[in-house]
Amino acid sequence: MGSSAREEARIADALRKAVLERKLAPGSKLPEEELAQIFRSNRAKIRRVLLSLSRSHIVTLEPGRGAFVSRPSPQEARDVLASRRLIEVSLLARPYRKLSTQGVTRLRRIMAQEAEAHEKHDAIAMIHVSGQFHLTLIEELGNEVLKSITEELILRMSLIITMYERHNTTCCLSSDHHDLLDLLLAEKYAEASLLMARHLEGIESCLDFHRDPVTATILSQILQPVQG
Amino acid sequence: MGSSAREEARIADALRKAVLERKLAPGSKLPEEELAQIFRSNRAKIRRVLLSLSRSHIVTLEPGRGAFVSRPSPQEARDVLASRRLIEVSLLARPYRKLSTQGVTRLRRIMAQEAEAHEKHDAIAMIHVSGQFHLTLIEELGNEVLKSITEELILRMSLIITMYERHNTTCCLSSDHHDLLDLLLAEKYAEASLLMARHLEGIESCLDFHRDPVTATILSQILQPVQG
DNA sequence: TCAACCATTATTGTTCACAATATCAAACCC
DNA sequence: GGGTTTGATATTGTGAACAATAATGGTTGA
Repeated sequence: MGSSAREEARIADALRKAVLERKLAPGSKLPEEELAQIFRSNRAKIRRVLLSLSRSHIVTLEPGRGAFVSRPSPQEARDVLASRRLIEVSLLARPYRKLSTQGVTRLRRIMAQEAEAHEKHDAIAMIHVSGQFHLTLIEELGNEVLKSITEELILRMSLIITMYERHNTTCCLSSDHHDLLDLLLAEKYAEASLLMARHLEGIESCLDFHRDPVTATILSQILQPVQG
Repeated sequence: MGSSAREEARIADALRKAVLERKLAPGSKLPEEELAQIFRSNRAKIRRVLLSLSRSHIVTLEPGRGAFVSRPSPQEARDVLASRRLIEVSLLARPYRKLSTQGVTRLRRIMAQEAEAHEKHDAIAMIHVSGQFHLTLIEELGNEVLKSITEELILRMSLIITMYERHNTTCCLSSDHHDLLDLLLAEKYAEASLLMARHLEGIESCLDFHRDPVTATILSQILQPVQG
């Protein structure tokens, strides 16, 4: 049964996906037994997955009480934001290498998907695809380690946005991505870096840390459609 | 038994410490039963610790074969190095805030310990204290998230240095730390950033990725003195 | 009516035994 | 003699039962 790692990865991915898509609200309880049923698995595996996710700050384990979707504090939120800005802005200012032609192709394809999602008003797809754009950029200009670090930060940002997003605002400007690619192709890195800074600041300005923290904890029934 | 988390933290710290001090060579096998005996614990807890450490790339879990101290590839090594450089150099160039007076105090104290360790030719203390200097700097000028990211990168670098260190070289120049603090106090961030870049490049230049990879895997008996 | 207390229930934490798998060594065949 | 197979041994993986703990709801008393 060497596929157990595969099964755990599947469960972890499903949970991560649910967080990314903001289906799992911060604070939601994640009962082991219930998750085991949902994923047709057993408690032991669920337990490993939860431990794993807790190491990436997606889940918080409270001894004796169980696992909960993390509720990042305003301070943690600011730190995650700032860290992501540091990494992405600095990398664009002095990328490790130029964009490869295949990289450009991948970025263009992602941008096309972005346009399509925008067209259909598919907010969930927008989130996914927008994240993919940033990650591909880092992978192209940076390296795997930075990519996995940023991957985690993006996931944490998803929780942050769910908790602190100001009402009646849209956070992601896909037009920026277009301009970003143009600047990179022209090798205008200083300008690209500046645009990225503004882009991420734009997200930050959508947050309100004084918001009423009554983010209702959604029952994990939400998860059932994720995995039959 | 709410102290189980505490016990696991203790074990994980001991293992991390052993890696940091280069007592545990990359590739060493970490048998669950043996670790359980060494730490007067049981397999279940050891297992959790190993899973946890594997998430921070210190340990590699091979399904069906067990846990091993990770052997970072040359590519991974380069990526870790580059990532750390990106974070620390960029942060010094544009720190989030100025050094606090207590921060300066802490840094000076660390530097004193560094001098002392240098005096005594205590290589292990040097490693610890040097790491503490960098982490404190990040904590002061940056934030907690960046600190924990860097903490992990430093640990990975410990493995990298063990594997790829060129013979007959010393990797860490503590004199740089002194100059660094002076520049920061003078708020000459551009110069401080440059010095940090050179400092980290200095470490990199001590590495030889073509070295014979015969890093012997030390038996984990090494660990016994760590925890009676 | 409210608060504190206690019993009940549900959930998490731990342990153990067993199954599956890999490792090692000796025997075997080519 | 070298390489392969096969069996014995050790280690990891899995599942289930049990213990410990926290949440729940109802009762009692002021």
